[in-house]
Amino acid sequence: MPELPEVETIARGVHARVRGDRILDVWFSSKPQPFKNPPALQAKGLEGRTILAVQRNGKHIVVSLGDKPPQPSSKVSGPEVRLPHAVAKSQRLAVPVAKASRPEGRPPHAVPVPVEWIVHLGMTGRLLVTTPDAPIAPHTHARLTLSSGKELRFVDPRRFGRLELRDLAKTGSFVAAGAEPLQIESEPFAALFRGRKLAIKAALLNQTLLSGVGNIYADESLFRAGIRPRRQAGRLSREELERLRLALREVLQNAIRLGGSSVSDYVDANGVRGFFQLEHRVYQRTGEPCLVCKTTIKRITVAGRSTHYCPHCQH
DNA sequence: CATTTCACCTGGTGGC
DNA sequence: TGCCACCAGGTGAAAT
Repeated sequence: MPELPEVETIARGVHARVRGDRILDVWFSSKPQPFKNPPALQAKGLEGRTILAVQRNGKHIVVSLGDKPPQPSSKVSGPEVRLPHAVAKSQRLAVPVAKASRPEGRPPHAVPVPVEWIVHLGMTGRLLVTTPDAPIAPHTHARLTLSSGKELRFVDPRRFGRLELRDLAKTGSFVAAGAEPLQIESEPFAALFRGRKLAIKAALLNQTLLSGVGNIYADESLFRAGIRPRRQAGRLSREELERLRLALREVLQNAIRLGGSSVSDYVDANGVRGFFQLEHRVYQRTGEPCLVCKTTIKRITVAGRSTHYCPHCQH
């Protein structure tokens, strides 16, 4: 379901509502599908931590978590760390992350954090902030009880989504493989496609080249750039590639402003639909007239995905 | 190595 | 109403 603008919208919404919250309790479903490392391990790693920030990286949601306070009820422990100190420390740490103005993209974390919880929504995943008494939607796979009384829930009918807890001492901070489409400059963008024989649409969907572009925004940016989806990536002129880069940036920025595209059931962290589907010019408009030239929009298959374009406007 | 295809899942829609 | 084929925002493993 969600591409860069939808994931950005969700990450911003979750960040605004749970930043600074402590995770008191974690419940996971017994389905193995969405868990990249064992759910018991993830639950143990999450419980007790403070949420410092929620950010998008490619199509991934990165939840940065602070240190755990010492367990009060465990065995007799040394007096090294007292609870008030630990609380004060993590709250102090939360400030620079929270205050750092974060437009789009991937700023490095302001402070090192011990673990990150990575949420990938797959095709049908949702990340929702609710009250505890909100009805549990079918296919709810995770419920995090928070100290403010809210719940953070992960719902995913098809289970293509993934949840992963990363220990930063072992793995380092999560960084998506591909370049950020909103940040990349002209020359590095052109270099991504040089010498490549695959269709430009397939290249746009390849997350190791660019991270965050999916089926909707690939089609919409190619239409706005006037480029046919089956053109060989390596044969596009420098001018065409620059048009594509700017069209892609424009379309993603506008989609973020409108809260993403709700094609069927996408909603943000508050359960609110987006509006960019009203701006789609080719995606899922097969058989309808082009909004520019009235030519009938065609549907073909590229890279195994349904692909929509205007035969007159795109060359 | 680069590229393509397919399986992974559930649910909705439209035809018969 | 039921059954079936087909479609869906993604992605990584297997095949070519």
